[in-house]
Order: sequence, then structure tokens, then C-alpha cells
Amino acid sequence: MAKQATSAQVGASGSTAPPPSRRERVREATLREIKAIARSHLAARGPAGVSLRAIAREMGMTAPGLYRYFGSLDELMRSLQADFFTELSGVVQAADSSLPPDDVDGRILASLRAFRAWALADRAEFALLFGPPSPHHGTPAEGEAAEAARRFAATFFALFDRLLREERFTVPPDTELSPALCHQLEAFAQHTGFRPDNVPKGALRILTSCWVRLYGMVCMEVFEHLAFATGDLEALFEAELRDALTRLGVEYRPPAAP
Amino acid sequence: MAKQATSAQVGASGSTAPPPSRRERVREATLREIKAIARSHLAARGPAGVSLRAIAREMGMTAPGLYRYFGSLDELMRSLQADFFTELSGVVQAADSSLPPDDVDGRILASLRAFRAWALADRAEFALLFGPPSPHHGTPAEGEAAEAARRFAATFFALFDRLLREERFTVPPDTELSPALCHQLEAFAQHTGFRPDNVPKGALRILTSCWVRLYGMVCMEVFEHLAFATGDLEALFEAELRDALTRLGVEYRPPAAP
DNA sequence: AAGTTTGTGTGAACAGTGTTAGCTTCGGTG
DNA sequence: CACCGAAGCTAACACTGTTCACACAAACTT
Repeated sequence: MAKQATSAQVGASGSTAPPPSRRERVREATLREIKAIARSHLAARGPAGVSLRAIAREMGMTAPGLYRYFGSLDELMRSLQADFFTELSGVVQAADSSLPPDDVDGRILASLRAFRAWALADRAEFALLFGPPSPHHGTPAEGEAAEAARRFAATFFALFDRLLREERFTVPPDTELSPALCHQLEAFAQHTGFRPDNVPKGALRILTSCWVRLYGMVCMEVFEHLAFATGDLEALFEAELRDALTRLGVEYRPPAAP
Repeated sequence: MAKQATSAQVGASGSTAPPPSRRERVREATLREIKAIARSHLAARGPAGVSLRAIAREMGMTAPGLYRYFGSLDELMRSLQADFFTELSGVVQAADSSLPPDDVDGRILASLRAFRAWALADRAEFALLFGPPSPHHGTPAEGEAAEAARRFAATFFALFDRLLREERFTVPPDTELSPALCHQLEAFAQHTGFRPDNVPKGALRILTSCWVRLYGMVCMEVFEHLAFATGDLEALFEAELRDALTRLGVEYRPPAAP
């Protein structure tokens, strides 16, 4: 049946890619299935609720078989981390490009709201990406996951860079920064691919500050701390967003009505 | 030997407290031992590395025996949470009272730095308190832990309240706050014991904003995110602290030299 | 002083877990 | 067709939380 569709119309793959053999295709499929089930368990039962045996059971196979796909449970988790990072990047970028290119303010607002929305909709996934590292269930991003994390960060930096190029906000002169802070910002720039001569350190200071506020706000909301009674802290997030973006010279607009 | 010291000089206990029977004392002792070992395992092997069996083994007993002290592993974890909250409260208060009472600015600086210092020194403990909730290894604070969390929050609110009473900073008028935000801040005030008529909502807005920045900064540092290369982000924390406290009308002073 | 209750801990057992080793079985290739 | 390697299974080891029935000793009562 499906066999006939195998070799014929793959067509559109890049010329350098050797046509994925049937073996590779089914391998890729089970690989995706494993990760899909793992994710569902993660969302339903928390990080500790992801078990190879349970995944295998649900797939109709046995746990040792999974070791043909992942070297360990940790490795599976790291692979999930990488997936989530790229998914999140995609969500943010999609929000960004859902508005006309010249509406820079609207785009950045949409992007940041998309970040929060994803975090709230996929709390366990967010926790895996931005929560505490742990020998089990997701070490600090390594290898593939680190790469995905870097690409995610770049997504945000791009937004910020637009504002910087447009000279939306006044950057504090470097003389206002303590030497230690200068040093730290320089290391940060280097680590993230900013060319330090290209972007003033004062601007980096502002970027990090805004990011911290956003990150802190979303963490608080996802991790449900500060005993904020129930539920959705949208108003507080919006207030924080407004403050942070105003500092960046972005004109705040309230979210579209539900 | 030590038997003689038993009943004699307990003396100074409050009159209403029935002298703790010998049984109660040894129970209290083993209870402390359990929690001490659990904590050491937590710090050494992470949240998932705390196991009843391992604790029991280290104590020279068997796992089921621990069920005379805790109904489950989760309960042990919650108990640890409570302990950590009160320990953290103590650390912050100690820092606060390490300076003369009239040095309000110095006191709040010391308190906030103490918060960060504790978090960095006891990362796993911090993660348990402020990290993502999880069915295992520490549900959202309940019962005793919730009480301890509330007392910790009160510690911070007290600091803030001093500044508010001294009218250090200008609070935005309530008319600047969106209705939704007003509602949320009101709920917050109620939930945390602030009397809403006693403290303007604009002030609460500032309090939460400052807390978010602090919390976000420390989370980022403890959870080691944003790929900030290595290590200690003190300069960045100090910069954030400076900004936040300036907004509160507190005169920033750099930390004492090492 | 003797008897009874209560608290504390044990051993065995159940149901899970990650992970390794050795074996089989089947798909794709020469 | 023969072969080789990938995929999967079974069995096993060493763990985990948790429950149950039982033993022992301390504490309280009569």
C-alpha cells in the first residue's frame, strides 16, 4: 500500500540530502512518537512522571527498546528541551510576523505576549526550559539543547536590535556603569554573539533589565508563587510589559480584546 | 551518664508548655536528623536524589520506620520547604537587624543582599521554595509550608512598609492603573494581609514590580539561564538592585568590600 | 508490681523505576 | 540466496515509595 509512495515523490528535498531510506523514515517516526508521548506524560504528570517504561508500554513495546533511540532518560529530556526551545522560538517568530513589518511596536508587543502565552499554556515545558537545572529530568542545556537555546535567545535579541537601530531609547553612557558590570556585559555580549563594538554596553544593560522583568514575571506566574491567590496575572504582566517597553521607547498598546 | 541531666534543669520553659517527655524529645531529635540528612541529600544530589530508603540507610534504620515521622516523601519535602522558608526569613531578618534601626536604607540593602546570598549558597533549597511546583518533590506550598511562606512574605512587606510610611517614593495615583490591575492588586492585598484601605494600590504596584525584578534576577542566577557563561552575576544584581531601590527612594550604597 | 496501652522499628512483599547483557528476528543489501 | 546490522525482546540487577503484619520496649494504669 503505502510502499508505492516511497521512492517517487520525495522530490523537493535539497539536492545534497540523500533520499532518506525507508529505515530512516520509520526510525524518525518512532523517534517522534517517543517524544510526543514523553511530552504528553510531562504535561500530565510532571517532570518526574516521565518514565521510559511507561512510554514504551504506551507504544506497545518494552523499555530497553527505547535505548536504540536515546542513550538514557536524561538524553530524552534534553532532546525534548531542544524541541521546546525551537517550538518556542517558532511561536514567538510567528507572532512577530503576524503583523506588518513596519509595525515594529506591535510586533514586539505580540512577541512578548506570545512568549507568556506559550509559557502559560505549556507550564511543564516552560519549567523544563527555564526552571532549575537538575541531574535528573533535564540538566542545564547541553549540546543540541544549548544550540536551540542560543537560537531562541537570538530571536529575542533580534527584536531588541531593531529598537536599538531605530534609536528608540536613550542608552546610558558607559561611564555610568561600574567596571564590574561593564566586564559582565562584555562577557555576555561575547557569549551571545553580539559584537561588543557594535552595541553599546549601556544598551545591553537595558536589554538584560527588561528581560529579567519579563522572565521574573512569567516565572512567578507559571511557578505560582507569591501566593497570588488564583490565576491569571495578565493585568500585572501587562503593567510590567508596559513599563519595560516604555523604557525601550515602544508605544504600549493594550492587548486585543478577547 | 547523661541520664541525670534529664529532668532537672529544663527550667526555663514557658509555664504553659508541659515539660516535653523524654519520648517527645528523642522523637524531635530523630525528626531533625531525618530532615538534616534529607537536606544534605537534596543539596548533594538534587531534588530527585532524596529517597526515604537512602535516608533510612544513613540513619541505620529501614525505610518503613520513617513513616512514623512523615506520611510520605512528599510530606517530608513540604516539611523541608517550611523549614527553608523560616530559615530564609531568619537570614533576612538577621541581616536587617545587623544595622542600626535608623539606617533604614542600609537595612533594606542588607536584607535584599542576604536574600540573594542565601539563594546562591543553597541553590537546591531555593529551587524547592521558588522553583516550579511538581506533584513529586514539593507541591505548591500547603499547610505548614504555606504558613511559613506567608511569614516570609510578611518579612519583606515589613521592609517595604517602612519605606511607604516614610513617604520615600511617590506612588502613582490609582487613576493610572487599569481596572483589571486594580482588581488584581486588591486581591493581592487581601491575600497577604495588607488592609487595602491602608496602603494605596499604586504602592502595591511598585512593590510587586520591585519584587519581580529581584525574584527574576535571582532565579536567573540560581537556575543558570540565559547562558551567562560562568558564574556570579553580582554586578548585574547590584545594578538591578540599584535601579529598583532608587525607584523606592532608597539611597543605594555599593556592598562592603570583601 | 503487674498488666496494658502506645509508640517505634523491622521484614516481607507489591508495584514501580533506569539500565545492561545476551539473544532473536527481520529489513535491506551484496 | 547469504549476510549484516538495526530493532526489539527477555531476563536480570539495583534501585525507588508504600503497605502490612508483627515484635519489642517504653510509658502509663490499675
